[in-house]
Order: sequence, then structure tokens, then C-alpha cells
Amino acid sequence: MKYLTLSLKPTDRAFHPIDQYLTTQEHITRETLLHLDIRFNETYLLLYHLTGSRSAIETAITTNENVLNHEIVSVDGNDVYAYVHLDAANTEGHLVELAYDHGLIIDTPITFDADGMNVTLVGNTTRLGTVLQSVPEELTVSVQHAGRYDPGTNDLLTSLTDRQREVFETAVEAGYYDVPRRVTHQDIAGKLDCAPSTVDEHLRKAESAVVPHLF
Amino acid sequence: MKYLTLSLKPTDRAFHPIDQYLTTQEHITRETLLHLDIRFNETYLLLYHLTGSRSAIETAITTNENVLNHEIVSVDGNDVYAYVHLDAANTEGHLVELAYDHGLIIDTPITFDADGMNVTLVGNTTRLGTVLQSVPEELTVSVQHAGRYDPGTNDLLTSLTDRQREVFETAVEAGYYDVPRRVTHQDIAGKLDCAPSTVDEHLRKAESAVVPHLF
DNA sequence: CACAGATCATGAAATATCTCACGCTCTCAC
DNA sequence: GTGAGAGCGTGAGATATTTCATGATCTGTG
Repeated sequence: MKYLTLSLKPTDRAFHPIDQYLTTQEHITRETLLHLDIRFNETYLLLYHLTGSRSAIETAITTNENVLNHEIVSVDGNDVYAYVHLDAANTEGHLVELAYDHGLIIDTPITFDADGMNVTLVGNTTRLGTVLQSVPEELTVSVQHAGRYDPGTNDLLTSLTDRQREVFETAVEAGYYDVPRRVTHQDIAGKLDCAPSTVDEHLRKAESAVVPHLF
Repeated sequence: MKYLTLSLKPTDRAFHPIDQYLTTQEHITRETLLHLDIRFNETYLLLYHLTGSRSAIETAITTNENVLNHEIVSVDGNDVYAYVHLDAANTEGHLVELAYDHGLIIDTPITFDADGMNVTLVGNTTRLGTVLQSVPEELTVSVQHAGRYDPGTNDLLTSLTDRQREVFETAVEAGYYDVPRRVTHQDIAGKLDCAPSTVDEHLRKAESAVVPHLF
């Protein structure tokens, strides 16, 4: 299973008309599209994370004729979640149709930046190649990343060495991170048949590799 | 926007017939369902992460009459990704239909464990309530987590209290998680104007809330 | 092969951490 | 108001951790 992360610009043909429409709104910024689900009845269910004034967003969405149903939830300040249920009319040739026609999975979240949007498509090499060739000419596409799709390996843990991960996982399972701790370094060292200070070193390095990335 | 994480057991009514079928296979373990996409033509596109022998998985999937197309990719050892394109026939009353009929978003990945499956549904309170009431009697459902859906804020940190997060973040920024540590509890306590043991307590609780979820 | 660099392992001394018991302050519900 | 529960804060003593220096082992490269 391969993946391709594509950067699309400009977004005059966005993945869907309402998305294109949102780009034209001065005071709304698309942050991410968290979900993009399709219903049998030819409708889309979108969950956006947007920033902008709630009223501007409300207006933008209700103005759009394809919107069947929507809901807007403010989070903090200008952060807004917009749940939008859409008629899927007039989407021929748009990215979402292209991907789905070729049996590709669109990996949410889709992120947006000043230049356009970044979408990860998942599927086998043949399908990915075909969809790339089918991209309409008006749409500038550049491939940002490509490789084996491997979401199973937790991103944060991939930077650890095998040994670090082994020690870390053993510690977690043994209850070292419970409150209060259920085991000591020595107990873990016993399980792993090594010195307590070895356990410590691996755990310290594992924590230092992982924890700062949580923020 | 609210979310509910449900634990479903037993899985005799799984989210889809092929999912139910996989549970009956001795030598296949469902790890997660990474994607669950629907096509207009009443088909599903699933991307599973499974463990088991590749041949057993191949057999299980090809044997199923609803499978239109599939692809299996080995990763390491027994880890396998299975891309399955399915006819959506016979799914009345199954979870995926229930959720979608009520305009709820199913938040992948869906995880599986010995007891059943864990699914997070996203939508407003009314919709979530309605779908809970519509759950068939044969299906045991327990609500594991509920709250405001807020994927923008890192999931792992949402379970912390404000104070825990504040202390945790201060510690990270001060270099407490560097190797070697650049500050002690006391230094952090100085910045936060509290006792060192208070810092410790918050950090311990924060770690215990976060670290086990990395695996 | 032989070298460099990274990772892994160890023990001892210095010291930072952890547990626990106690009490305070909120908030929520009755 | 008042009681229950959750979160926050503190100090002291027991004890687990951390650092550091040293060396072994592994891995890739010319």
C-alpha cells in the first residue's frame, strides 16, 4: 500500500464547490478538513476546522445552495468547527470524484495553507499513477511525499531505537507509568535481564524523544 | 460538536458482515480499521490493519461473497494491510448504517480488542442520543468516553487538567525532558511558584495519562 | 580488514524523587 | 446551606533515580 501526499494549487478547482467557495471568503481561513464522508444518497458530510468570525462562517455556509444541513460550533475565539451536509451535485472532475472513481482512499485530515491544499491519497501504485494522469490541466499538482503507507507505526515512536521501544513498552505494561508506580527500574530490569540503570537510560531517552512532541 | 466513544460487545453484529466474518477466523486478529469510506454506488472501501498469516487473510477475504476487489500488503512479519472493496448489501441495521442514517461521522481508526470494538462517533448531542436509542438489542454498547470533540487539540493532552497541562508544558519547555535533564522539580516549582512535590505530582499524573496511550 | 560512530551495558556515589497523610478550595447537586 | 467529590498544595522520610566514566558491541563504509 503506497501513499502520495499531493500539494494542489491554485485551488480554483478545490476538492468540492463549497471548498472552492470558502477560499473566496476574505475573513475565513480553512485550517483542516477533519472528515470527508460520503453517503449513499449522493451527499457529502464534511467536518471543517475553520478560523474566522462565526457569523461570517455561518453566512458563507448558509449562502451556498448545495448545503442541506449544517451546524457550527465555536471552540475558542476564532476557532470554529463546521459540520456541513452537502448535496454532491456538480462535482464532476473534482478531486474527490477522481480519487473515489479510482478506488483511492483520501486520508483525512486534509490541511490547507496559503498556497493551496495538501491531500494524502492511499492506494496501490497503479491506481495512484492513473489518478495523477487524470488530474485536470487547470490544477497544478506537485507530489510532496510518497512512500509506503504505514499509519500503524505510531509516528511518535518511530524515532526510538528498537531497544528503547522495547524497554519503554515493557515499562508501560508493567505499570511503571501508573500512579503510584507499580514497578521500579529494578523490576523492569529483571524482566529484560539487564541493569536498572540501563532501563533508566532507555526510558529517559524515550521520554525525551516523545514528550516534547506532544506539544 | 460532541463525540462518544463506544465499546461494542459482543461483535456478533459487527459494523459490517465482512467484519463479523473476520472475527470468526481463528488465525486472524483485527487490529484497527484505518479507513471506512463509502462510494455512491453502494460499495464500501475498507482499509484494515490485521495480524495473521497472509495466506489465511487472503483466503478469508476472497471467500467472502461481498468482496468486489481487494489487495493485501504485508508489512513486517504478521502485520498486514488489507484494502477491501465491498458490496454494501445486507448491511441493514449494522452500525455503519445506523451512524450514517443519523448524520454521524465515524471517526477512524476503529480499534479492536478481545472484547469487541471501540468506535468514536461524532455529531451533535441530539443525533448521538438518537443513535444510541436505535442500537439493536443484541448489541451490548457501553459508552467509554464522551465529551467535546476537539481533534485540533492533541488528543493525548485533553484528558489532563489545566493545571497538569500547565506544569507539564512548563517542564518540557524548561528542558526537564532533555537528556541529561536541564532542570529539576525545584527549578520548575520556582517558575510556577509552588512546591517541588506539587510539580512532581502533576508530572507523574500527566505522564501516566499520556504515555500508555502511545502504544 | 579496520575505522568511526552509534548504541548498549555496567556500577558507585550524589542526590533528586516518590509516597503518603493531611488539609484546603472549588463545584455541583440536593 | 451542606455534603460529596475532584482537584490542588505541602512537608518529611524512605528510597529509587540520575549522572558519569568506562568499556563492550554492533553497523556501515572505504
